[in-house]
Amino acid sequence: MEPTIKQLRYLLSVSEAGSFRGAADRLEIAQPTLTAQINTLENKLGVTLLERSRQGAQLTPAGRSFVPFIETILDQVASIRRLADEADGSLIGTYRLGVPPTLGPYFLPEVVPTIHSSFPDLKMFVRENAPRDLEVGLLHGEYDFIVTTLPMEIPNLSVEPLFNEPLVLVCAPDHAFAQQDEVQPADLKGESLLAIEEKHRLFDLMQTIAAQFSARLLRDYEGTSLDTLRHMIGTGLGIAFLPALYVKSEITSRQDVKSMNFVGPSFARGVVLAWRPGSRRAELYKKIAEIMRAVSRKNLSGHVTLDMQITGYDGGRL
Amino acid sequence: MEPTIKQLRYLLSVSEAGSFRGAADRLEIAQPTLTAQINTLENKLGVTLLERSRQGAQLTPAGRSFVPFIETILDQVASIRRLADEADGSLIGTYRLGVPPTLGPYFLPEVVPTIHSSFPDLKMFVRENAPRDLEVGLLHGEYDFIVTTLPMEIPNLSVEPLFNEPLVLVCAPDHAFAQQDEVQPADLKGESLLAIEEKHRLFDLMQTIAAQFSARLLRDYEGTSLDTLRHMIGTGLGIAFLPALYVKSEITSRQDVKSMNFVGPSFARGVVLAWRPGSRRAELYKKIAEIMRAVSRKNLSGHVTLDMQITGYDGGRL
DNA sequence: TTCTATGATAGCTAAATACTATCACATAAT
DNA sequence: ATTATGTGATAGTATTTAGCTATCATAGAA
Repeated sequence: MEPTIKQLRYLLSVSEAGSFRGAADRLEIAQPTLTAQINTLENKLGVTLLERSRQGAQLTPAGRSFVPFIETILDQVASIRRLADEADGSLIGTYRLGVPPTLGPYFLPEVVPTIHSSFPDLKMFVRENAPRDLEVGLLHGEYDFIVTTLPMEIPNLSVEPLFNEPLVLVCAPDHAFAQQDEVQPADLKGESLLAIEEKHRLFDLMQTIAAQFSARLLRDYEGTSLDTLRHMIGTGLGIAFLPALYVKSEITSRQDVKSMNFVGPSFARGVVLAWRPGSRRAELYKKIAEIMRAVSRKNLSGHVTLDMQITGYDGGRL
Repeated sequence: MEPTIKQLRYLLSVSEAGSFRGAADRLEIAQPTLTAQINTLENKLGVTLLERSRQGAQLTPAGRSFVPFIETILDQVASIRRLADEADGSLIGTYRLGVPPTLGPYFLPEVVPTIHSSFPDLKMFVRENAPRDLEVGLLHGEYDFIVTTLPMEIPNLSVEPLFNEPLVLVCAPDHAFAQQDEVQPADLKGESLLAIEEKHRLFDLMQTIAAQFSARLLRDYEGTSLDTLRHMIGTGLGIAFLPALYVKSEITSRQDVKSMNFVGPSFARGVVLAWRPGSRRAELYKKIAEIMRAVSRKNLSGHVTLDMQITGYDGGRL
């Protein structure tokens, strides 16, 4: 029992034309059709909207009250039509990208300019979250695609591999390690090892490293962010293995912390681009992943490796 | 090929419910109906609006772009519904009243308060125009009802008589007439008689008076308004017969012009309320006319007379 | 008096909207 | 591994709506 857009348009057309026949001509419908539709609209609203005479028709005072609403509706409908027309062959809408805070700020600035060059019309809205929250959010429609780390917890998402990002040993300048050219695995035994909060998947890797080399994982001093970890390292609370892109961006140029050449097995986290299997934009996301790999290969080859293959959501486990 | 309000409402409902079945339940329609309507909407716009999966559905980035427009449309539709509901049994809308500038400002202030007491919900928008333009405009829908003077030029309008408004002789204080207690018709012979612009029906009456008493109608000094006439009278350019309500309002309390007791035949213009015969508000206008007569009888009886009967658009010719 | 223009009504058809029944598929529960 | 449950989609059908033509009643113009 609500009006239709056609009925509203018909009413305004009668008002403008000054008669049913004149309006019917403009609308390219038969005059009895117009009469019927206006009558139906008046019945739906329970208000007489037009005053009819042999000289034609015009809006009643009540009818005029509806005009601003009707004009707004028709204007918004025209906007929808225009937007739909513009959408043809273009990337309409704002795409929501989720990234881990331990990676996004140190990686996206490297690749976003190239993505924008390739897709000038693409609008992205970036939001950070822990990897498992990213994956759950992707599933629930909070993101359109995400950069996340392996191993993923949500199965059956579509995945494109990006790179492996090693972890780099970092200590204070006055730490014993800092006077050495390199650090041996045996050197880690008994060392205090700092780690990020447990909700970050990176924590798992840091815990694995601590266990493997019998270092003491300090649980009372978990960093809420990589920067917080850096500050704690600098004050001599302990040492830590930090992601290579973070080290490149925030450690290398500093005096209060030092990255070390750890001579031992390499630990790295796999980084992938993921989206929902049902997404109609799979090709777009694949292309974005290609760009991310290409830029990483060109600009970040000393910091990440790109030789991994993904065969399932468990893929990439080191 | 444009969207319907129902389809737009269906789309938002799926977005909010997170699934077709959930939305169908809320909308109280069958799920296949919803699926079909969304598919039709997507075909009309040529844009994929929803991403479907077994976990449910959510808007695509493109789909999200349409949401502000759709929300505005649905909000305006709700406003139309509310306005329609409020219209039940009330005087919805703004009624446009047309009045002659030689009468409206001196008459409406007398009656509008009483009209508002009787119809608190009535909104009137008053606009001035020359009588023949008022009548043409009424026919063309520019006014809903008008106060106009006789004789009317447009036939077959619905008319309610208000009153007869005499013309009163006015001259400068230093005019010879001002020293007399009364002015005889013979005194007018050869006198310079000022008149308002020809487009006002009042001009016709002023011309008739000049002819009947052999006064000289000054055509080079036509006043564009009654106030302009008053100024010219005050500077001694000539004398004039002015409407009684104007004289009451603007002459009686002044020192620079004087109204005279003209001992001769009375000249008056008939004043009526008119509206289109097809108007659905005839009863309202009749009641307004009754109020205007009652207020005139009570407050203006020394200035206008109310004994006239209208039998046609020529009625009231004196 | 006749012609022309107005809005309204009647009867009919095509298109749109809505239904039920059922399908294919994927995930959860057993 | 099997069964149950939930998802969106399809097929066939019924109902409603929108549109048509033909014609009406009425009023004003010619």
